[in-house]
Amino acid sequence: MSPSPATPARESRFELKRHRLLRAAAACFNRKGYSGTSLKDVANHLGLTDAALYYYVRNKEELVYQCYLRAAELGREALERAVAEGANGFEQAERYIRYHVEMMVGERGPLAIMSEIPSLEENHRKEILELSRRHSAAFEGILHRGIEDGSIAPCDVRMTGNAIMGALNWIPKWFHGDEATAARLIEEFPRVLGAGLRPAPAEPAGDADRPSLHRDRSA
Amino acid sequence: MSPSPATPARESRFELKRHRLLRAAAACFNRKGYSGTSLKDVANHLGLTDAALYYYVRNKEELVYQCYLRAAELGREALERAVAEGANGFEQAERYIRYHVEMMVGERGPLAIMSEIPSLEENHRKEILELSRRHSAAFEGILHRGIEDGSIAPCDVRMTGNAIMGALNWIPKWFHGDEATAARLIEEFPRVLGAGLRPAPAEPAGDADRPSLHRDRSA
DNA sequence: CAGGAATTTTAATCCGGATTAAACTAATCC
DNA sequence: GGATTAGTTTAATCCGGATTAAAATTCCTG
Repeated sequence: MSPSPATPARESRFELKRHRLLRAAAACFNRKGYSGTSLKDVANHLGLTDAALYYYVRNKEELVYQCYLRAAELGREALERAVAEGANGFEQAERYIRYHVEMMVGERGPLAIMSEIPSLEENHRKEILELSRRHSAAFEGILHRGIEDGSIAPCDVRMTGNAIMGALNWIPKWFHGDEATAARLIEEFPRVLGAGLRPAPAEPAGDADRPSLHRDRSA
Repeated sequence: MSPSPATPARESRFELKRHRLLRAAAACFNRKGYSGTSLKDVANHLGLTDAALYYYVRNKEELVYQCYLRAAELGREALERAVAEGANGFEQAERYIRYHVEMMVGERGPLAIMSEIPSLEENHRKEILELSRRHSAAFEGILHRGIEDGSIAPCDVRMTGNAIMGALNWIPKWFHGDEATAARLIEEFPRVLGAGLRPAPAEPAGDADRPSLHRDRSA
């Protein structure tokens, strides 16, 4: 089942094709929905026959699982890079947004939207859910950090995190690979979503519009 | 096929049950994904048998279509109310966000995530896509208005709209009806997403961090 | 070039959930 | 109460895409 270790290439021929398969599958799932894409669709995109896919994955469920695993991995990568490079909470959050967007619209994309987690096989589902949870928690951690260091306004980090991650996760629904849009995305998403995090600048007088100060209410 | 017009109730027994069906279906689709929910699942939620659903919809495709139609309708309702009540672009946008969230977490919810538009039958797909397009366009219109009246910072309205709508559309993925979370959602989403729209307050000195002013680049 | 492993195809089979038809029960009307 | 319509169930059938097995082809490797 695993490729011969004698193969010279750094990433074996097998792994290369397997990745191509995952990217093609992700593109199909995002474009046509899960139920709307047959293995034949995915295979045809690669110039193959449906049956050939079974050389790379046990079945359709595993294909989806692998797509999600890959998405989780790339998401984690973006987040870790952001944490490593950002000087404070806000910068880390903004960078995460940018890196994640860049990942999705770049050559390593697309990342599959996780629309079908519930129909994964028990163990796969648990694993993906756990990864998602950790990812969310890590992002919320960034927000916390930002609140503490003053670079982010006090807020409900859980909800704020959900809002930002939602905006990101939805991208594959409407973005389908055109270069010009990719550029606008990379420019605008970090800006708009980041702006929502910034603490209000010290104001000379009270703002009658804001009924109360929003404290950090997260669990 | 249509209910007898002689029925006394304002909304006939049939329409009532049909709406219950759509809400149950939306809940199932959101929770378990499209492929993961069988008609039996939906029917059981209503104390019915799968075959009974065919009294209300022609088939599963139409069930999905009706769910999406309903989601589109409620979305439009939120938007129209926001436009009617908001005094300027920003207020309209903020209200739209609030009303939409309230709709999703309220008794009239949940709204089905539109994950399977591509597998709708030709005409249904076209109709839903058209409604979505109009909805997006209308929201972008609000953003334009806000930019013009100065209540919203110049931005790429298409991308900004996508970011906000994405955050909203993703809600059903993680929100599953608990009251406390609903309250946090209603409080926090309009705030965070709205904050991203606000123009920077007039600053005494230039901000070295921003390489250029962002003009309205939308098509 | 021979031989074996890697990869793909052809040609079935399989199967679960969608769908249908007919019968059955519940409500409503006169 | 009997008739008619509304709503539901039972018990099939149906069907398309997933899956499998075996054969064919391609790719290395010595």
